[in-house]
Amino acid sequence: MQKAGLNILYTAWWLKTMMSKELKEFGLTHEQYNVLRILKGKHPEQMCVRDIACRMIEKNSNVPRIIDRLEIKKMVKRASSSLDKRETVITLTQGGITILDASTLVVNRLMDELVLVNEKDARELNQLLEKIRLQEK
Amino acid sequence: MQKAGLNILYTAWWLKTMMSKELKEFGLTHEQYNVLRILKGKHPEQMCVRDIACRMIEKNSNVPRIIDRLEIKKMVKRASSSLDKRETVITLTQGGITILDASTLVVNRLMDELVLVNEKDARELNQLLEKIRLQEK
DNA sequence: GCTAAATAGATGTATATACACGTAAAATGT
DNA sequence: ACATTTTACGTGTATATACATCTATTTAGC
Repeated sequence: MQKAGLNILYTAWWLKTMMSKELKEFGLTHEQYNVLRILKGKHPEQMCVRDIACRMIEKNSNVPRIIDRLEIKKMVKRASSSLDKRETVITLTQGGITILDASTLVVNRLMDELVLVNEKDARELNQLLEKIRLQEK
Repeated sequence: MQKAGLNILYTAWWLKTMMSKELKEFGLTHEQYNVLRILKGKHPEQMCVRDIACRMIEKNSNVPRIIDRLEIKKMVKRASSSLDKRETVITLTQGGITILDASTLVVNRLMDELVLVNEKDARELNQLLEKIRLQEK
């Protein structure tokens, strides 16, 4: 059914919009928030740009430029790697962690409120979505 | 479950990317294609910008600028309404219809291939997604 | 009828997406 | 060791998103 495709697109837009509204309060965009969360996952280890990029939901995001903006806001730091001079390693700053933690509370609460449904429904939904993406070629 | 939220976002990104790849062959972006489809729905009647905007999936799309690009490619025509001089009415051109029909064939085939699953699964998926969006406030 | 408010759409700005390309460093083949 | 290829990242461009603002109308209040 075509309707299912539209439904997925529309629900995703809606989720993203709701999240962005909450994040605005913290001066973050959706994608900036994603980068911070990815960095937090490895913290206090550093990550190179490529590692961040391949963990993004939107695989074509231009990570260097998202990092530009996070750097201006002093939420992350850039340094070139000594092991491989091509790499730029990124570290969360304390300020970044503080903002991230505060915004994560709000975002998680929102997600739980929205994508509520019960455990069984969630499992079913995940199965269906994964079944669709199995078509991946 | 948070996972369900991420799953929806990721699946939507994936669907959009697959569609965009097909549309590129016709020189269309995803959103330009959406505008053409909306216009086709009323054709040969005209539509004003506002009517198009409220039918878009991504509600914050900047429709006048998407129309700018379609106009350059001569797929639509702009004219100011005589009833309400504030309104700009948009019409599909024959060229627009030709491109749209050709691309729709390809897109529909893709959608059927991807969002395959069977009728029952599709109905279930739609129900779950709509259940989520019921949270809409 | 005239002023105030609302509406339609164009336009400007910051950020993001999609993708091409450039540069420097690293890895590989011989 | 040197030339070729690959990789990591930055940068440029076109388009889109999100949102604010401007202009020209139209509508509503009085």
